[in-house]
Amino acid sequence: MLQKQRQDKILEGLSGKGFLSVADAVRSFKSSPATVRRDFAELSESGQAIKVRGGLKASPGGGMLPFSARAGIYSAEKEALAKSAAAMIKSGDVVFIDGGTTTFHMAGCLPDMNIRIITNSLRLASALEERSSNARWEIYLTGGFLYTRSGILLGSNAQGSLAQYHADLAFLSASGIDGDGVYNNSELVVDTERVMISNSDRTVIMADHSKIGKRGLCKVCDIGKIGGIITDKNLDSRKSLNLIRKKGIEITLVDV
Amino acid sequence: MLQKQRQDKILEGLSGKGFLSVADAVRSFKSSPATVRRDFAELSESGQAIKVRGGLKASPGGGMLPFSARAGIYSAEKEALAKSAAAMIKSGDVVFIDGGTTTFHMAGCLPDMNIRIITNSLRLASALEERSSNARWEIYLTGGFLYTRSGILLGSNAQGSLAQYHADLAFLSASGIDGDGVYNNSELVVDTERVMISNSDRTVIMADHSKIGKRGLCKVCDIGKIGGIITDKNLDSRKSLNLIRKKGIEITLVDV
DNA sequence: TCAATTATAATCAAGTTTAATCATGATTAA
DNA sequence: TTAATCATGATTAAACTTGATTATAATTGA
Repeated sequence: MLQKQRQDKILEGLSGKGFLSVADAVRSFKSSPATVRRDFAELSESGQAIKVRGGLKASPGGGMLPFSARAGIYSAEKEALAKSAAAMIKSGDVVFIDGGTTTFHMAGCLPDMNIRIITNSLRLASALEERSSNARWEIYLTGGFLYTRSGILLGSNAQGSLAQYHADLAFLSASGIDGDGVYNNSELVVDTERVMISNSDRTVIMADHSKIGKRGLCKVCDIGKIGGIITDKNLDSRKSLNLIRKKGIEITLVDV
Repeated sequence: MLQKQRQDKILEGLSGKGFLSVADAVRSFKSSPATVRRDFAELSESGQAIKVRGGLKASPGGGMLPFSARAGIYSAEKEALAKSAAAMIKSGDVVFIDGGTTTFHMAGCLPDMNIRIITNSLRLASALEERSSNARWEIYLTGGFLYTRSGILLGSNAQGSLAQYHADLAFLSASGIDGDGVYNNSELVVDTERVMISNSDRTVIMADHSKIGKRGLCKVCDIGKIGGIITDKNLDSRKSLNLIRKKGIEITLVDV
C-alpha cells in the first residue's frame, strides 16, 4: 500500500475511534511497527493527529476526515437529506449552513430565491459560487483558521464572525444523535456549531440513518435545543428515533 | 492511446477510488512508467489531482475549483511576479495576500516554510488548501460578503477580520500605480486593502508592466506608504518607474 | 524502589520510486 | 522536403521507503 494511502486510512480510522494503537495499525495495514511509527510521527508533525505513547490520538480539530474520503459515503442518502432540507427554506430567509459532507450537498439544491447563506465551509462557498451567477443568493463566509483537511473555518475568529449574524434556520451535521443530545467528533467544530444554534431561530440536524442512536466525542447541545431532524428511512431500529420524538422534536423521514 | 484520453481515464479512475498507483496505471493503459509519471505530473501541476509517492491521489476538493478559477488565469508574467514575491517571504512570517489574479499565482509558488497566510480571496484559499497537505502553512481567511464574480470577501466584516491580524508583509494587486499613489478599481476592494496596508510592516505591490503609470477609480494610498513594487521588464517607458523610484520605493524588476 | 516489560528512536541495508537525460518515431509548419 | 515540436520509452543515478536490528527510554507491577 502506498504511504499516503496508508496515512489517509489511519486518519480515517482515527476519526471513528479517536485513537489508534501501533499494534492495531500494524495488523490492519500489514506493515512493520517501524513504518507505522513513522506514519504516526509524520501525521503528528503535520498537525493532523497527536502522537502519544502506544499510538495516535485524534487532534482537537480532527475527527474530520479528508473531505474526499467522506464525500462518497452514503451520498444518495445525503443528497436526499439535502433536498428535504432545502425545501424548508423560504424566500427572504437567512440560513446558517454548517461544514460537513451532508450539508455540503445542499449546494446543489438550494432554491433560487432571495436568501442569505452564512457558512463556515470553504467548500460549500466555492460550490455555491459556481452556481450563484443565476441565483439570487447572498453568500457570507465566516473568517477564521482554515482546517485544510476538511475545508472548514474554525477558531475564535470563526465564532466571532458567526456571532455577528442571526439566522432563521441553521442546518447542522452531526456524527451522532440520540434521546439525550447531539454529538460531533471535533471540539472546534462543536464550538462553532453552538454559536449557530444560539444565534438562529430554529436548528435542523441533518444526519443519515447511521448516525441515529450513536454518540460522538463531544456533545453539541441538549436534544431540546433542536427544532428538527432530517434523516432517511433506512433505519435498522426506530427505537432511538422514538426517544427523540418523545422530546417533541420534529422528525422528517426521507425516502432514498 | 492518446495522451488526453489517457489523462481523462486517469481522473475517472481517481474519482472512484481516490488513489491510483503508477503500477496500476501502467497495467491499465499499457504505457510505460515514464509516461504514466508524466501524466501524473501534469494532472498534479494543473491542480486536478495530487501527486504522491507511488501514485496519484484525488484532490481534497473532491475534484475541482470553480472552473472559472482555473480557466484563463495563467500568464507567464504573473507567474514570474508571483515567484519573485514568494522569494521575499521568510520562515515564520505572517503575510497578507490580496485577492486578484496576480496574487492568486502565489498559491503555486509559496515556499514550504512555517508561514501564516491571511487572505480575503476564496480562490487563493482553495488553491492553497490543495497544496497544503505537504506544506507547513497556516491559512486564515477573512470573513465577509462573498463577491461571486471575483471570489473575494469584502465588506465591514472582511475589514474587521483583517484588523485583527498584523502581518510582516502584505502583497497587494493594483490596477494602476504612479509617482503619486496606488490605485484600484473597486471601492470595497480598496477599503480592505487599506486595512492590509496599515496592519502590516511592509507592503509590496504586484503589478505587471501595463499598470505602471496608470491610475484607477480609487486611490488606495500615497506612494510613500508602499515598501516595494514588483513588476516585469516589458515596460514601454521607464519614466513612471523612475518617478516612483525617486520616492524611495524599492523596485524589483522581473525577467519574463 | 528495582527489575521486567514494553515502547521508542536511531541506524542500516535492501528494495522501490523518481527525475533527468537521451534516442526514436509521429505529427505539424514552413 | 526539411526543420521543429512533441509524445514516448529506455536508461541510470539519486532520493526515498521499508523492515530489521539494536540501544535507549518509559511504564508497569511486585
